Order: sequence, then C-alpha cells, then structure tokens
Amino acid sequence: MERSTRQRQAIRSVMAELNRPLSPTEVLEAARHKVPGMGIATVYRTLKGLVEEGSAVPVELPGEAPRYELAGKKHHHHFHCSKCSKVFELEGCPGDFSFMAPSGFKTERHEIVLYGRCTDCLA
Amino acid sequence: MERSTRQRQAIRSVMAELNRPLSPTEVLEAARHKVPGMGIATVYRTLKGLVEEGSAVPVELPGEAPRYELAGKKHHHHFHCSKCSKVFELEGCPGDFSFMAPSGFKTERHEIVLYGRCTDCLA
DNA sequence: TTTATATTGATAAATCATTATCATAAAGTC
DNA sequence: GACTTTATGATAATGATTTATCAATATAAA
Repeated sequence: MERSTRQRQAIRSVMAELNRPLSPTEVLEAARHKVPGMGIATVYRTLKGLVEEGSAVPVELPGEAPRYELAGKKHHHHFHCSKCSKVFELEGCPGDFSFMAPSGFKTERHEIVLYGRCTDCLA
Repeated sequence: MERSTRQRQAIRSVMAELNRPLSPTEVLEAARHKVPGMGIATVYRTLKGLVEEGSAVPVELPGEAPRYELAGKKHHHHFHCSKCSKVFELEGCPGDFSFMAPSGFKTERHEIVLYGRCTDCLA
C-alpha cells in the first residue's frame, strides 16, 4: 500500500460512501463505476492491504464469505437483508450478554445479527 | 436413511451425548470411538440425511463451516470458545431485538454468538 | 522526461469444505 | 444361509473463494 492509485482511491471512497460492509464483489461492482476495467484481484489485494494497515476490518456473518467495512467505528452489529443480501450497520448495542453464558465460562465479546427485510426490499 | 447401521447409530448417539453443535470432523472423531475406521464421507452423508429428515439442524457461526446439532430444541444461541473452538449451547434468549433495526426495516429473526473461554479452557 | 519499481488485470493455481464415484461390505428379507 | 440392495470407505472430483504469477502499465522521485 505504498502508492496511491486510482483503483485504491476508488475502493476507499466506495467503502466510505456506501458505509456498510461490502463483499469483494460488491466493492468491485461499485468501484468499476469510478475505474472501469478494474479487476477482482486488485480488490482482494487492496482489501487485504487495508486490513493489514488497520483502516478496514473484516465482517464475518454466519454462512457468508467475509465482507469489509472501514475501521474506527464504535461497537456495533449488523442487519442482513434476506432478500437482497445486503448487510447494514446497526447503531448501538443492547449491552452485555455475559449473563447468558454458563457459570464457569468467561465471555469476552459477542456478536448479534438481525435478519429480515431492508427498506428497499419492503417497498 | 433407510437402514440402521452401526455408523449411523454411532453418529446419532454422539450428537445426543455431547449435546453441542459438532463439526463433521468432531462427529467423526467421537464416532470413531464407537466405530473405528469410520470414514468422513459417511459422516457427511449421515449429517445430510439427518438434516433432510428433520432430526438435525445446521448451526452456522461467523467465519466457520457449519456444525450440526439435534433438532427439536427451543430457541437458543451459542458460545464459541476462542481457545478450543468448541461451540456450546446457551439456554434462553434475552428477547426481541427488532428495536435495533433502522425504521423501515422488518426484523424477522436474530442470532447471538458469545465468544470467550469455556470452563475447561479456563482451568 | 527519464527511470526504477510498485501496481494492475487476466487468469492459473491453491485452498478448503463438501459431494460423487465405485468396488467392497453389511443390512435385512425370504 | 442365500440374496437383493443399501451403505461404507477411500479418494477423486467439484465448487467457491482467495491467492499467486507475470507481462504490461502507471506512479512518483530524480
């Protein structure tokens, strides 16, 4: 991630603009609007670089290949639309769930995923 | 799933005895204690059959290949030990999380996963 | 500009989980 | 026990995602 290329700029801006976890394919599709002809390998390479330098984080959802979002957001969870498969960021968190664990277990973190229909898919 | 074989009996009993979501590999290892020489293909075939007949369900966790647990349990969530990677069943559920979704979204279900150390790994 | 070299795009290769294949073995009926 | 057919185990094949390769191109410093 040494040089600033059109491709990398496009990928970064797409992630900032869409502001939701994106799959490599989603990144490619959106970034191609800015840089036609971009290849999927560039997306994978750039996402890997962004994660390594700490400016993006992988978002893993059950049964899904990883998506990526920009780093620096505070603790939050995600909504997965069962129609369009887009993933959206949710604000806030109900709190601590360590009470759910059996006694003797030490809970360090948690993940919550909501499933349903997003606004666009309900319309 | 027509015939009752030693392999199928072993797989069913292992799932009942361990009472937690098991990966095909975990099933194989445990079932081999009852039927030495069992092959992984038999595990995959049997798990698929159990799911099709409705007596087992896949358990998907973020970034993990599916595990399987016996069907018929009431709504619950899971704990994933970050040391031994075993997944445990949690009892109960804090409730409804649809308030977390943005207005205009329709929440249909949710998943909660706790991460930390299980009792054995803390000892 | 020229130049050194990092980056790109196309695609082959690698990974990993799961499924298909097939000869052999076992279940269960007669 | 003999027989018909399903099930098994070993392993090749598949599918999906991600990474490696490499010639051509673009970046940015001199």
